[in-house]
Amino acid sequence: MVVFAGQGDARRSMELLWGPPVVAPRTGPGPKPGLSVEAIVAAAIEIADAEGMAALSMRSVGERLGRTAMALYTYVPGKTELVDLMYDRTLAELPSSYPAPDWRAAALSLAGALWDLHLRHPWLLQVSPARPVLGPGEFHVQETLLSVLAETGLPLSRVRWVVAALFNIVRGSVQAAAESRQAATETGQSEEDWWSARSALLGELAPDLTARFPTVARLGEEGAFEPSDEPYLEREARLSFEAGLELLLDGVEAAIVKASGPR
Amino acid sequence: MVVFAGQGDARRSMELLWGPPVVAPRTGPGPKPGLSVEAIVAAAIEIADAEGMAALSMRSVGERLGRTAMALYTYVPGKTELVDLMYDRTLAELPSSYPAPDWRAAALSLAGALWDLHLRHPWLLQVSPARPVLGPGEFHVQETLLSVLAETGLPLSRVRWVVAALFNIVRGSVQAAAESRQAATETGQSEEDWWSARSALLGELAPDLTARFPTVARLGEEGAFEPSDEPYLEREARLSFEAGLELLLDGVEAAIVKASGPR
DNA sequence: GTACATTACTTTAGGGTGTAAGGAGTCGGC
DNA sequence: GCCGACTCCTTACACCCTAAAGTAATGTAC
Repeated sequence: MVVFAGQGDARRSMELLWGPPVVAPRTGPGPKPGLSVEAIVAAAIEIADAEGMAALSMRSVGERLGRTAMALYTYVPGKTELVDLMYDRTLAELPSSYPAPDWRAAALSLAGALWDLHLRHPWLLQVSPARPVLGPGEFHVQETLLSVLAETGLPLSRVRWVVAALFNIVRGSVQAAAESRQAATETGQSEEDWWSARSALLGELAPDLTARFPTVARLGEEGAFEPSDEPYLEREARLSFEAGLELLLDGVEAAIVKASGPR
Repeated sequence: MVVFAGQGDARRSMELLWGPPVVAPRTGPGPKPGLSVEAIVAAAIEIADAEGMAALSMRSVGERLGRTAMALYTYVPGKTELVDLMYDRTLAELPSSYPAPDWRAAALSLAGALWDLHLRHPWLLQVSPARPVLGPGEFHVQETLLSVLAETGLPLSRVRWVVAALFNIVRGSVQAAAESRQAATETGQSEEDWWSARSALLGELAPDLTARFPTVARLGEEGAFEPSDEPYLEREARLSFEAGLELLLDGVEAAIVKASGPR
């Protein structure tokens, strides 16, 4: 279900995101509203956090609030808009200040916060960041990322690309960690079991693996499978995050040196 | 619908991915199979390419092949497995050789090919890369990425992180481009119209925008909105891709210098 | 104090989805 | 010629989003 908001809904959508201009306490005939947009969004986020995006339906949200699914349509135009609201409200959780001795430490700390945010709300990764929601939360994240990385002294027109790359690296690497957790809690099967079963199958069904993919095989022999308390895939994801980030920041440093002239 | 393959299906799933050990021409009673796994996967890919992942249903695939939805279940255990097959078969499209004067040129060319692949099959981005499918296509991509970047001379245990970061940057940036295309073809509304409508709404509903998000606002004033033939968001995405990649590769170069000792 | 407009919420219904169960029809081997 | 295996279909169920219409509650106006 990929829906692109049409012209007509755009206004309503934006009003919900940015809140009513005045919080008028609604006077007039009719029963008092028993729900609110915020309550609905909060309930939806709770469901998605606890049971994943697959369990999020208008019915499940309504049920959690003691209503039917259709009751929600009084407050929210449809599920698409509800998800947009969930996304934007959640992004607003990101702290905005990252005091640190230098830009690099601040960037690391910010990236870590972004990572944590996504692990807390793994369903964020299933909401596409490409269709811009243009809500306050999204602006807040952009503002924070931009202002922290503006400390590099690079022109803003270049900082924006750094921001984009950092965002992509965080999202990409945290995805593995998030799904690893979800899979573990949902299937109950330990990751080690899963992995050993799979590699047994691989060895049986694709005996020429090392010949066809020598470099992958070499990597498998070399470094992998050191025991650790942390779940394997999750550790893998975290390491990938840290290493990718360091590489990127090294690239930024190189750009700074190049920009300030070859001394 | 996020389903994690259980223990029982794992074998069947892997057999489909890696193909039958022998391509026995099936002797025995019963009608000749009118379909095949490959035909089903191909039809599914065509639908996803043309109409997006939302249009992909067992019914639609069956219809394209002149069958009902249930007929597919003779060949494929379920939709989850079908999507896994689509994903893996599509990844196998990636060319495997990238002759170039140096590793950097090869990496750029490879990343470009990966970008093109995703743009040709935008639904790839809706298939999570976190749950490893462990099919030949996935191994092929890993092998190609690893072997191209092994040219840097860095130890394989570090190259793997470069691979991961590069993959994330490509996927993250191509997502915007892909959705921009899809939105344009689906809604018929030009991107400019969409954008101007939205910014009008923004100005009306959030008049304090520049005060609340000064850095974003400064960026908006500075560089944006240069006219171009290419659609705005798509160009944006491509630039973000190229810039992010350059940053990353600069980081890799720095790592090489550091590893080879400070001369 | 009563009629009415307005609103919250429910029920009903329609068109989608994935897939379990069981019934045709078709073919190879005996 | 028939049996058993196999493909494919019909039916059915449980879920999904949401349009439309009905019901109950509330405040305002006369």
